[in-house]
Amino acid sequence: MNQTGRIIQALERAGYQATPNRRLVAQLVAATGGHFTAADLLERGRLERVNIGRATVFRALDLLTDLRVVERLDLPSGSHAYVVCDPDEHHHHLVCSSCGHSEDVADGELARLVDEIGRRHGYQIEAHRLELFGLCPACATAATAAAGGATAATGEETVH
Amino acid sequence: MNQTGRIIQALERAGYQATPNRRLVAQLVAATGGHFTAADLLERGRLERVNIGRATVFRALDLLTDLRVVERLDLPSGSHAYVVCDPDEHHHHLVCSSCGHSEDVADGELARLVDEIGRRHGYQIEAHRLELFGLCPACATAATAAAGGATAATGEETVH
DNA sequence: GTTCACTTGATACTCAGTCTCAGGTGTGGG
DNA sequence: CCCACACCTGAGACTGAGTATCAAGTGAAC
Ligand SMILES: [Zn+2]
Ligand SMILES: [Zn+2]
Ligand SMILES: [Zn+2]
Ligand SMILES: [Zn+2]
Repeated sequence: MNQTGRIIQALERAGYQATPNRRLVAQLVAATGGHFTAADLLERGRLERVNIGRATVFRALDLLTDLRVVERLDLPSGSHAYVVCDPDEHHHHLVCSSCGHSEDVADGELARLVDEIGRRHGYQIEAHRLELFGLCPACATAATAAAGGATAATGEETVH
Repeated sequence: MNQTGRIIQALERAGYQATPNRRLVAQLVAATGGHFTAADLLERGRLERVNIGRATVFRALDLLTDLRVVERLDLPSGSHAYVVCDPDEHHHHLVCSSCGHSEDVADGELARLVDEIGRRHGYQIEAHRLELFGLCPACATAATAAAGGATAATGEETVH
């Protein structure tokens, strides 16, 4: 099943109607490469000439967030964005600071580390969030190529 | 040196004037137990009958953030808050979800873990953020006592 | 004391997100 | 099939955080 389908299924399983609007949001969400905002979805909807209210998009994203089908990130800039993710397993996100692409990262040893920190400080830890930012392989390659071109090659790809 | 002094010193070392307004913000920040917002500071300033503009508080907090004397958190609720912290060493924050008290947590093994994740995914990691939420020892004790009182004791502290 | 860069406050503005409420829609029971 | 009712939706008002602007204030340095 494709991602759109998985999102819709999650809605139905939780007892929500899979209305045309919500299907549309699911589709828009599934079509994003990386992180996105409510405004992004609205804009893309507008481009495709579909009519959907702002409040409806926010409501759908709230639902999907509750269902853990999307998650809200806090970017280094301080602004918020959503990413689509796997609802079935606790994990964190690795986000490309250039293209916005995001991938899930297994919690792995972090759980143990978090536990230990809680014990050491006497805190009863309820939740944690880990966010990682950096260049994805594609963007890193592109950046290296650009830098190399500017300093060692003909420079034909750099502004003069 | 007290915390207010340390904050002011950080400003001066970075070449900023330690104006009365900035000293006031330093004082208000240092006086907070846990996390706070710009609005909190403004409100407390107002109560103490000092006059300071909203924009000035935001500007001062931006400065202090740049100097790493305070850090912006993203609370589980999605809203932002600031915490005062140690500018000299990379670390993360452990925040009480009941009283808002916050403490610094050494990065420790996390750096290694982050490294490994980067390598595994082929990302060139530039930044990471870890935030931990839970009950501080005091609040955990209080919560336990309250629960015990409601179920096992006279119940004189619970609403009837 | 004059000067000039830095700082400030008032105010207008933007933008994300929420609220409200009247109207629409889908679903399940009869 | 149709009704009733819960659910869903859109428009638009509203909130609150943060930013932008700009004229006026202030402080350090010569
Ligand atoms: Zn990328
Ligand atoms: Zn985790
Ligand atoms: Zn506490
Ligand atoms: Zn770290």
